[in-house]
Amino acid sequence: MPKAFDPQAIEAGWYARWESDGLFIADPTTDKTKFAMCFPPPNITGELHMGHALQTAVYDLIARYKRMAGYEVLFLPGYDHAAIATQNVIENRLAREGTSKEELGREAFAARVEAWYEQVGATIINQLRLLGASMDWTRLRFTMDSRYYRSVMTAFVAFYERGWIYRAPRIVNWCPHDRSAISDLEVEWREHHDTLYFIHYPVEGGGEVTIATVRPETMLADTGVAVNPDDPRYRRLVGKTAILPLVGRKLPIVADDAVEKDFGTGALKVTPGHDPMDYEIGQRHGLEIVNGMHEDGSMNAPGLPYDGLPSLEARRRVVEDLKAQGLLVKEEPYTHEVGHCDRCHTVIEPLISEQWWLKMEEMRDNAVAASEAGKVRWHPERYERTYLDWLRGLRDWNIGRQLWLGHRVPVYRCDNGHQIVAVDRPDECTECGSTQLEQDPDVLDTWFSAALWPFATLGWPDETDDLEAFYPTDINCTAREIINLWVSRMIMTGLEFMGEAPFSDVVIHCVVQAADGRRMSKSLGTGVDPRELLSKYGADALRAWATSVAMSSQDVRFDESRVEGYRRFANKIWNATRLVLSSPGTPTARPPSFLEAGEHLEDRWILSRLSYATTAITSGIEGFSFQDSINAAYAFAWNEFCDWYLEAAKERLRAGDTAAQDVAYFCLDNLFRLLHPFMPFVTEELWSRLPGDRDFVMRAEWPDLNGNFVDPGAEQEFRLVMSIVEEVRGHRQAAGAPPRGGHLHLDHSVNDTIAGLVARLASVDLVDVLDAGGVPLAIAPGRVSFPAGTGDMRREKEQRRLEEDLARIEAKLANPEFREKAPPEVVANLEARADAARMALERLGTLR
RNA sequence: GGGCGGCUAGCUCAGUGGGAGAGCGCUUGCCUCACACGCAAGAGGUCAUUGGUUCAAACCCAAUGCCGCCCA
Repeated sequence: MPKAFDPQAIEAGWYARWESDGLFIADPTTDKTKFAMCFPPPNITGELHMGHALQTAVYDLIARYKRMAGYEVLFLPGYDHAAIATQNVIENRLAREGTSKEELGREAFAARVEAWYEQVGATIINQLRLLGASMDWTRLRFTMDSRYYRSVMTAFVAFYERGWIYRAPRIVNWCPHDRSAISDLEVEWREHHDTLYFIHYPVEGGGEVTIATVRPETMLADTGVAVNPDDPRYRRLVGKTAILPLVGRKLPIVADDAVEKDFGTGALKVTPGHDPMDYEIGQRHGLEIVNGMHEDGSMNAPGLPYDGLPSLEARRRVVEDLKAQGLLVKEEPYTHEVGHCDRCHTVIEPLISEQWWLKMEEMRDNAVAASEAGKVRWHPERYERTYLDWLRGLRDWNIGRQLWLGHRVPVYRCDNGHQIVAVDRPDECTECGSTQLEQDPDVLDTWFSAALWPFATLGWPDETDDLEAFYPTDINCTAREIINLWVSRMIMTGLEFMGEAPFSDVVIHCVVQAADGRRMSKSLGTGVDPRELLSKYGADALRAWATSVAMSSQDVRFDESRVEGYRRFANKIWNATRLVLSSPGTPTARPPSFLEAGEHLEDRWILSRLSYATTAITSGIEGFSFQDSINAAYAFAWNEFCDWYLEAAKERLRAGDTAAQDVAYFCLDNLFRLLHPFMPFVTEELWSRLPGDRDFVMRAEWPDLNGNFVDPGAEQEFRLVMSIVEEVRGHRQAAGAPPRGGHLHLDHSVNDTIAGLVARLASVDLVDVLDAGGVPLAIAPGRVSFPAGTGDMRREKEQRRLEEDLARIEAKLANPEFREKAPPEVVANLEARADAARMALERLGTLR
């Protein structure tokens, strides 16, 4: 067995063996209880990042744990076409090649997209494998594969037949770069430093009204002026008509509650074609709608010199012309939030556009009710409110996108103007038989297809075995920014089409930030490539770190040294195993329940600790606080098993003592099972090296010791051993004495077992009588001496610490209110501590 | 503008009312036949600030400051 653990040497081999033995494949026909998770499909935009690594580690730990705990587990992988994001990535590539999708045409562009899918899809799958994800690759799904496509079409038609899908013009968030509408959730707000312009609008019959705006160029599409009805400054103007400068259009002056009196001048230019609030005001007062902008973001002002100008250029010209006419009153610096496309970062323009809408009312109400009825549990709980607040304010969903990539809307029109909505493309018009059919050019919002993920992946709308066996699934784990985009929509469609919420538990993991607290992002240069970490530290270390931080209450800054720490941990258990395996003889590796209990204190102690660790690790996973599990496993393995048990039992192991071997192997066997979900590779490797006939730890049973080895007496005695050893070592160090040697005298009240263990672990010789010059121990009646000195420095310090401690405790105990009101066990505990401190001081011979 | 989270050791983070913790880093001593990816011993903290509740507050409440996120 090599001296150091080398992740690279074993990872690929084990993954291949798990896979070839079919360990990832779920069987829908077994009698076992089913447990299913559909992995959130990564966007097919490129490489996986740290967020994916963390998410995968969490999912996979749950999958592996549940398998070991006896469930039939389906862990279904896939990836998402991410229409707008992928189109942007491919378009950027085309731009670098000096071409564009328009130049290529739809067909050639589609071919590029196909090639991209193949290449990036393979990359994603490969990276998930490197992480050790135990996914059922036989069920791999892609949102654009033909079966999934059909599910999406079926859902569209079903909604349409319910009368929930309609087409209507509305103000939408328009991305001039993508030339598509996007949803509110895809708009990213950023602070802009702009100018607030104050402009005179002349009023018919004399006078003027001054409005304030940061977008003067949009005045070309103004169709009214609005003031607050309670604003005395403007009361006399209501009902009159203003004249739009530069254009000459007549603008009714209306009174509307929506106008803020305190903003600007209190008079608002109303541009119903370019602002959602103005649109509402326009609707209420019957104002005309002028669409002032083309789809590319340039101005639409027929007959005017600004027509076709980009908006910033138009703004410059408009401001210039207003100045020339003396209508520009003043300019002020102004800071406000401006929406950008979260994919291409272009400034979003509100635009009147005809779009496909999905009515959300009924689905929204059902989703709220399901959550309130506890059908979906959130971890941490507070995220339920995030979800409910968003749902309650939910309006109809714009499901159409004007992209070249995605699921085409299944709506066809014949040359006689009839409209057909069908899952499969019809050959002829159902009304007039015409064969001249044209499909609607829009595609569906990516989240429309993603919303169907938990059942479309299982075969819906077909009634498949998988759907029957594995729906509803159990857990969905994601980052909080996805709650509204995806989780809520899955819940809504799941309830609608399947009659049940798609999962019972939603787990929200934290976000990994760069070490300096900034967002991890490739463009900022702050990203960390998980593959680099995999090659430096191994998948187990990366996973252990990821699971240890995943449920942090706030986002975590990436700290590479912690990943490195888990690599050391892997090396530590590797070497512990090496030590135990070097024990001579033919180990029986039988469970130590057959041991004559009590023969060896260290055996009883470590089994008791193992029992506690097992409970802690299990309840950590069950309670979604994975850091508790990994911490418990780490502390048991390193600080108890390696640091104390192996040191105490080393000589017995070297001598081939079968009881020690049984205990050591039992601890390792259980430890590897308990750690397997967190560190699958190293545990599989080490487990396979243990004696006995072994299959895979991956399908070993999850440990449940039922508290069988819990032994408070052994714990107490061994704790005393550790304390005395630590005190002796402390004195040794303070005395500057060599690492071994020295004399220890312990009073006869300390039993021989304890004394023997202490002598061995502290490397001192027990003596019946100690020559002068020794120092008394505080923790037990005894004295220790070293050839090189006495360690009195330490004794003084220890004394000071005890005295301070005792003084603090006595002060509390002296308070009659404390004795009266505090629970008796708290009082008793403090009294015991005071006694212990007094006794220790007495042993030091310094009790005052 | 509304909401949420955070502020604990030099760094990254645990800690849900009664003895301040881990990993890394730092200091000192050790290549002790599992491991120097190691062993041992240490140093290091008015738990953001102020006020309140309580016999008792890192923890509960209120306010303030700073950092971050979500939504409008």
